[in-house]
Amino acid sequence: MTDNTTIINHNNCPGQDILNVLSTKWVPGIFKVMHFNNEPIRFSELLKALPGSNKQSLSVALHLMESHSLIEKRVVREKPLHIEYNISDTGTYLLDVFKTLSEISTINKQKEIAAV
Amino acid sequence: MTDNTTIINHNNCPGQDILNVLSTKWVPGIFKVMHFNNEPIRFSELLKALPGSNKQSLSVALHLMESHSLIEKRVVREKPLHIEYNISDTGTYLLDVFKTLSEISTINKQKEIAAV
DNA sequence: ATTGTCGGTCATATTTTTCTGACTTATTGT
DNA sequence: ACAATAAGTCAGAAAAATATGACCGACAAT
Repeated sequence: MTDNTTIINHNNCPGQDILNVLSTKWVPGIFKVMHFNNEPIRFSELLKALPGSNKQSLSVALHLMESHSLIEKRVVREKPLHIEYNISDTGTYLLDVFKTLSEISTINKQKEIAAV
Repeated sequence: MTDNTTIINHNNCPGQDILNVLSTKWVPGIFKVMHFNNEPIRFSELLKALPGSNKQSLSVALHLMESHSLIEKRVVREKPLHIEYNISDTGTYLLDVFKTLSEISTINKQKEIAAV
């Protein structure tokens, strides 16, 4: 089995591993969809919710997120057997990161406006 | 077929631009070196401080960081004419992000240990 | 028994990012 | 004058990330 959940840490920074996960394509999008969805979501729903995405990349992204405990995967052995994903407590913690990042982009935009 | 789960597609992430900068190779390393250096640093010093890096990639990284106001570039017209790079106020703000990210990785490591 | 859906995997292609090595311009030291 | 250093740029090569399309196993419905 090929291990696609290992990304090389080039800078020896403690936060680098999570940063690499966050910067994987579709991960912020998955995060956002899950956050606003507010309930467990299924693979096919994510696929539909993220136009332009594809199974393979979503699969890689979800495995990465899961292996870093940012989301939880649950096999629901019920009526229609299916699989649910949701944001973990650790993942919820990341909302602060997104918040800070968007604050920075707001600061930068204000500076651009002031410069004109 | 019954699509009762309404998923709002907020694909436009406000923090994405900065996230892309942060996830550029060598950017976290540059950040780290600058942070611990505590004084303006020069291109050639960064190159030495980041083994495995190269001029081209550092140049790209620095331009990205500068264009997003994370660092400041200054041409020093003195004795030996040279160029200095500094973390900006905005850049300093990012330290919180790294802090949060490293906290998450600490949480994950503790979970791994607990699982053994 | 066949068809269809869900949640994927696999091999391969394409795209994007990063690296290498040659070259440049300006200044400084001998 | 000549070589050396600093701070890069440029084109092309190599590596890494992402996408495509075929396929698969479990289950459900016709």
